[in-house]
Amino acid sequence: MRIIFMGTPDFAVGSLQALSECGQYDIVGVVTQPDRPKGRGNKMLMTPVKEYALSKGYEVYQPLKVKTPEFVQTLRDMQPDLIVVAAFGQVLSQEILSMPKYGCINVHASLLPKYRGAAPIQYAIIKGEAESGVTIMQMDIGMDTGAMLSKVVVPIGENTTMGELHDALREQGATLLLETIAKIEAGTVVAEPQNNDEATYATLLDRSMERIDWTKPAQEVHNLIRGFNPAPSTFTKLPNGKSLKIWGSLMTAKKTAAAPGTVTETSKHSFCVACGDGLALEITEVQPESKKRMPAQVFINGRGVQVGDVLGAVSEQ
RNA sequence: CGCGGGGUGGAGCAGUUGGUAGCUCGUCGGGCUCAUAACCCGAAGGUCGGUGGUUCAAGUCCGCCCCCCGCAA
Repeated sequence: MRIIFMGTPDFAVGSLQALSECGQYDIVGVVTQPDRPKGRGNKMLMTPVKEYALSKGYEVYQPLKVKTPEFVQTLRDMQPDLIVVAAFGQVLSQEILSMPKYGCINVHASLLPKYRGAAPIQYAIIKGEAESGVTIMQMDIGMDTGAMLSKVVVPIGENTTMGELHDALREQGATLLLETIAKIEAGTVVAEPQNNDEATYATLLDRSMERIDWTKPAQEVHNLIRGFNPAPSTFTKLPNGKSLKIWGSLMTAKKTAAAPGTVTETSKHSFCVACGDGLALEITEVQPESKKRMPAQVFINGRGVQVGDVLGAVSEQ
């Protein structure tokens, strides 16, 4: 079977790697987002998918838009039987969707129809879900609206982070992809339409979401912290106006009357911050500006914070 | 040449107008205690990222280099 793979971030590499290593398919092309200047110094960085594809010697294509007539022709010339899409970042046109014999399938990191869209992994945790998973669907013209071909469920623990869930879904999704393609080839796959009434959307993450709002309930703050770890990460403001990334937290049963954002106690291992619902959230790992991430206890050894400090205040600096 | 912040005993930090280095934690030894991650006493451990220079004297001033990080994209 001739397969074109389209994907961009590390999550997609899991699927591409599975296709590559199973050795049963002819990967005739890999399509990924164009290199963009990134990071300090604005150096050009290639996408994780490109990096992997190059290491395997695959043909890599990086169109600004896959929908242009020129690129559609390029795809057509590759004569794909199937196009596999995983976190690609571009929308396909009907022309492309109907090109391969088996159409286009998408590896999506949620249990559809919940969390359609760009950031399903983060949202599942931010919303406090007890489980998520991967759904593979037959793509149609809508945003993650295609009929579902297969699913795998992955539990989310109390303190599961986005990174942990991501890695689990990446592996499970890759396995599921191989199983699903096998069924497609065998003609035994069953397409189940999504119930649009149950659909929810994981919209693009907004920068402003990264700033912790201590007036929210402790559970919500905790979900945000773990849902954004390790990317894009959350932060709050120290009394001196500098920002402090919050990498880890734990729920506690400690009640407090202190104003939201107030440091209610510092202990040997961590410190606690008052949240909007009167519960104190224990902060276990942080990262000051210019520093590497460190356990909260280590942070306290140095400058740290003291009981009574108020975090998150909007300061002028 | 996008903006900016850092590199000081194992870790996190302080170090004033330049005069051979302090704090918290950890480590080791001892003590207290039914016990302890708690407390008390004591000890070990640093060529202050590298390099060149200014100076009687530099962690502290100047030049260059290496490494790390935040922001913006």
